[in-house]
Amino acid sequence: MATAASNPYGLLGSGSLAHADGAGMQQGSPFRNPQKLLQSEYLQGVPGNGHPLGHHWVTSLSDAAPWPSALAGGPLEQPDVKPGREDLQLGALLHHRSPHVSHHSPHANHPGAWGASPAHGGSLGPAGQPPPLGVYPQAGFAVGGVLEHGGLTPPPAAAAQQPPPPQGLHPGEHGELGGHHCQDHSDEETPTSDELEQFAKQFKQRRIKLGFTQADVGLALGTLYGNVFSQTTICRFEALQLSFKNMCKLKPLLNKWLEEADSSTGSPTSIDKIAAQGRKRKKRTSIEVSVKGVLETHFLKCPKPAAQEISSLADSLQLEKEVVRVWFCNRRQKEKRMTPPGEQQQHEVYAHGVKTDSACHDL
DNA sequence: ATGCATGAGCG
DNA sequence: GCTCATGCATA
Repeated sequence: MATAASNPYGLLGSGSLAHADGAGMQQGSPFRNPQKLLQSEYLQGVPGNGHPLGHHWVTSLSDAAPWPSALAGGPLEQPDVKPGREDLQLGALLHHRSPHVSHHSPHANHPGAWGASPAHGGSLGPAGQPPPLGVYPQAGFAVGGVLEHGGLTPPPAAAAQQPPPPQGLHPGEHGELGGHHCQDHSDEETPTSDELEQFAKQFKQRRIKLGFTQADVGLALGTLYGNVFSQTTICRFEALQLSFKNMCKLKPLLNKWLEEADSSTGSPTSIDKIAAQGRKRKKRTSIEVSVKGVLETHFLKCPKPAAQEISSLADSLQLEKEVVRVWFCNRRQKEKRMTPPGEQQQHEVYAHGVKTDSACHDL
């Protein structure tokens, strides 16, 4: 057929690569922020023990994740660049893209997703921050009670703040009264959320100006650096809809691409389409709005229902259990993303009720 | 741009 | 089982 649009799994291989070396370890507790993961990566490279940094802005968190903002170690993950392919960079870079370079819209963007506005002083105060963030579920959760619900940990109170992402923790905030370090490099070290946001914005504009589509970029990355990404991922990157860690991982790649792209404007093009075969994927289930509403309601009450609850829910909604389970997983993931869907504007955001992480039962 | 899905790694 | 990264398929 003419659908030259689906060739999935062949590329998956490369995609997985990123995984392999990028996301080694992840979960530990349901609430570690994405940032924490970053730390994990650091740990990997720190044989001995890990606390590469000794600078905790957060008093004494048990193991608060120090934000990378200024961390420096920088072993940021390196995409495995395969030597040998660097030759084709130029060619690969310029695929054939649509010649329609329209205007770029400098429209605003998201207001405050994560680190958008640093001007304040604390990250998120468990009680004192009605942040306009309007967008930070994560923080709400973490602080809400998930972290320390019990009583075993004498919560350092504010310390509870997991490093909310990038929200506002700039390195310069805590201990940096007079001297601040320069963490402004946009291409090395762990970027701050603010930098990421800016980069994403800039990236998008340039990409558009150069006439590339998100898909073009994704493909180019694969050709150039060995890691193919889909339009979806590029899109999410631009929209800051990835986890902080993920953003950090992709940034260098995209940055390189950007450099190549605008330094070689007007070069030859070489198209290389890789075709893959297919494997079958479950047909996407379309959940009715009304049903979604029900799920939403449940999610608010209990974002992490037990298997049995999922079952009964699925049963009452007449959905497969797996579908419901996945729905919750995706829902949780969405909540974790920095740019929550919906209100990106300053809204009144209250933390969700305090709920014990594993104690939601309401049936 | 986003919803539902897959799969790897961890517990 | 979950989280997390990622993407096909779709609105």
